[in-house]
Amino acid sequence: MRDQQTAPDLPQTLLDWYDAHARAMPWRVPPADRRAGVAPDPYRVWLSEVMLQQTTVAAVRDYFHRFTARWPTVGDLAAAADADVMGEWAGLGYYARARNLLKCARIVARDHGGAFPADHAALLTLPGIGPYTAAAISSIAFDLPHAVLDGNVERVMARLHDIHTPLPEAKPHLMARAEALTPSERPGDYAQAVMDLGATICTPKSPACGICPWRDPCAARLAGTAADLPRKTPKKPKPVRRGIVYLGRRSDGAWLLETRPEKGLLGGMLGWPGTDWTEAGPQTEAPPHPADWQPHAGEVRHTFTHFHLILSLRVATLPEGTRPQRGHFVEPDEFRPSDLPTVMRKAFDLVR
DNA sequence: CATCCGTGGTC
DNA sequence: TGACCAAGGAT
Repeated sequence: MRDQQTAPDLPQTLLDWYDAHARAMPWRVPPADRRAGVAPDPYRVWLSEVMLQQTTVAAVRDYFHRFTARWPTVGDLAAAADADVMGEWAGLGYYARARNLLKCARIVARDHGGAFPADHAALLTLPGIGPYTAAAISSIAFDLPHAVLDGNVERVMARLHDIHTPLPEAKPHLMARAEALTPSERPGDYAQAVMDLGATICTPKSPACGICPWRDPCAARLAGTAADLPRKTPKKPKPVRRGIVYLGRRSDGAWLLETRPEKGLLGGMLGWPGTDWTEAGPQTEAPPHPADWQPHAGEVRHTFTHFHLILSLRVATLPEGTRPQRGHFVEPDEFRPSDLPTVMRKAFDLVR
């Protein structure tokens, strides 16, 4: 027992809070189990972190269960067919993540004996693993003292130190603060604790400062600026683009779809053939095959990261034996609407 | 450093 | 209802 009580340091205060409040997640080893010696599975840590990039825990949960049930190890995933992985990822967004996920799994299986390297620099070289994810795997899976800097930590650091410099300019400064706080003891639990704090207490709007474990040392709370931080440089407005998609159905029920190019929007995903999507709108029709294409009442409205989209629809029935000029037919028993990215699924839902 | 890249929930 | 926001990475 200490004979003189001193104020606990910040990391320890947060770890104590995490021991009592860590939320259960399918990919997480609870702090009690972890302290008892249970090690996380690096494959599950990696998979969850890639899925969680710019994506909420609620959205990821079911996808994580389906992926780990279907591909229990990185070797299983490495051996999967591209179309199966893209289809399983459909709806989660940012499809470059799925392409890089597969590339990464195959590199780990082929060059690393099926084991993720316990090395931050080596992780950084893998596809789809950037500064955040390399630090997350290093700390959470291997308990190496690397600082994670995601949107949560940026917000927590900006408030804790009352930093008013706007993002992204403030990012290096926030990273330096995050690194200075990262402890050598339990860095994995600490990393998850800071992110939990940002997700549940130090939230973007109406932060729950009253129950925050860092309430006393928080400079922004003292200054009354917490809810206004972090500052961000304003974003550009989103233009509206328009296009046409063609939903062709063969008389036996097969749908005419195409696999989109690897690079660019919805890269590698299944979709309806159509025109380019431009602000000027389509100047001419672009059917994938000659047919009696009929306009469909109603339009698809969808918002991507950097533009709004309004899609007009055309529908037609194609005779059996059609050799499409563009795309390929997907047999009725092989067609799963859930394999489509959301904008394409919206078009299907409107027409079926 | 700026741009591109999805989606669903929230207020 | 529309803008913001989420455990970012690649180019």
